[in-house]
Amino acid sequence: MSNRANVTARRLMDACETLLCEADALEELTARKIAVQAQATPSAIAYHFGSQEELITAVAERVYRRLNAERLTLLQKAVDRRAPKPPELEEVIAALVGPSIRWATDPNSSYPVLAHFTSMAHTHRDGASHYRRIIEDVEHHRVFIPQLRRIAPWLDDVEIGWRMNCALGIRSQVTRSRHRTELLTNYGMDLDDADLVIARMVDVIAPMFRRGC
Amino acid sequence: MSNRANVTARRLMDACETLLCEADALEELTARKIAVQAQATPSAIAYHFGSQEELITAVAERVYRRLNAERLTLLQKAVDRRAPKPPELEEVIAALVGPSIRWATDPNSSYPVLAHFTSMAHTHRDGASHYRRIIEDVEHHRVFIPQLRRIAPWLDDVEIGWRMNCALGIRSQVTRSRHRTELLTNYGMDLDDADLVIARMVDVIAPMFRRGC
DNA sequence: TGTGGATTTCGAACAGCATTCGAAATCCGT
DNA sequence: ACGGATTTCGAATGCTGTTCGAAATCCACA
Repeated sequence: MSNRANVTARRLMDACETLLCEADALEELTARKIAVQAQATPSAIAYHFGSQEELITAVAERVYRRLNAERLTLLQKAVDRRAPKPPELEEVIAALVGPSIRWATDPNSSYPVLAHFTSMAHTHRDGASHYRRIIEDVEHHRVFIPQLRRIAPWLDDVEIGWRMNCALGIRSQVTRSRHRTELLTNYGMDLDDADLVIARMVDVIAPMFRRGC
Repeated sequence: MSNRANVTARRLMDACETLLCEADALEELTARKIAVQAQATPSAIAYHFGSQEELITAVAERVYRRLNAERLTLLQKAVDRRAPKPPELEEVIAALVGPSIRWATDPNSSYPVLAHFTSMAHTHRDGASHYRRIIEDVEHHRVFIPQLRRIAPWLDDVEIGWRMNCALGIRSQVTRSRHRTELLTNYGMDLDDADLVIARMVDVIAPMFRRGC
């Protein structure tokens, strides 16, 4: 693999990411449009990635890694701040949901890539299920479990995991069903105010990990 | 519109529903397959529904109505049981999430239709957004709000709506991200046991509507 | 600096898709 | 039994992602 290959592959990924961010729906993204934007031909996609699907997967993985890193950094900060005591529950939850909320409200972020990617995984069937591995990537979420156990030692791993799963559900509801959220709250919350939304989410999620609820 | 038209249109809808339930991914569903299954031609879809998209939308709406009816029946029962006192919080929540959970675990239900439909709404762009109206259908969820307000009168409509939105997020997480749920709980919960899952969800959601949490 | 093999790019061709449209067939009130 | 409206059909259209062999480019080595 020479130098030229790398630059084309990256150009294709950049073009794909840009178009994914601009697109309202996945069907707007065609191999030919990606190729034009990247100053290449559709064949280049097949050559470098095997298929358009795998190109999108690669792009999503790249974006996903950035988001994960942000989450883990926040978690680490929360842990360090109180070490050796357990971290603040509120901070851990904010680390879990904050980056997604912030990305989703930031018009310049690449969050649409992830939104489109998850929907692609549901429409396109892939036996090997490349993306299942990414969408349902639970590995990097696991690091939250031991910290939450320190905070709520009376809950076992299953209980912690179940509550985290619920928290993730709330997270994706707010990020992916924005309009529904607006309607249900009667437009009474400013969903563009990320900090406010995060605080509200913490209000709801934190009690799950407190005693006596 | 004669009699023949009705039977063909319904045959197309039935075929579409059947195939949607059997399909693992939306891309497996083609206009030709629907036509064959319904003993018709692809043109019939365009004639009766305008497009394949609108056919799927019609089918989804039909299924969605059945699910909604089930929800509302359960809510009514919960209300009647305690009338004129406010209904039991647990029963209201079970009415909100129960039917979806039960459908999602029942292999003979038409739940896959709804799963595929929501993903279609994200991939296909439609200016008029026929399906937004269905997916984000919040109207029939609104009837839960006054009941929840009776149970938690110290919460205003915005607070109630926000918590309901969170509950819906948990609901769709469990129904749509089954594998992720399995992984996070370390396979420690029997997700095929609908009643158990519903009870666990009530455990998590109910405190949102209780004082002092 | 020139050459040969590997790497990368390209463009034409292919199969599949949803949809369109005019003609044929069918229905149904008269 | 007729005739207008409704419904069905089949071929054609333009789009899609992908394939493939040939052309072009690169790069190590002489």
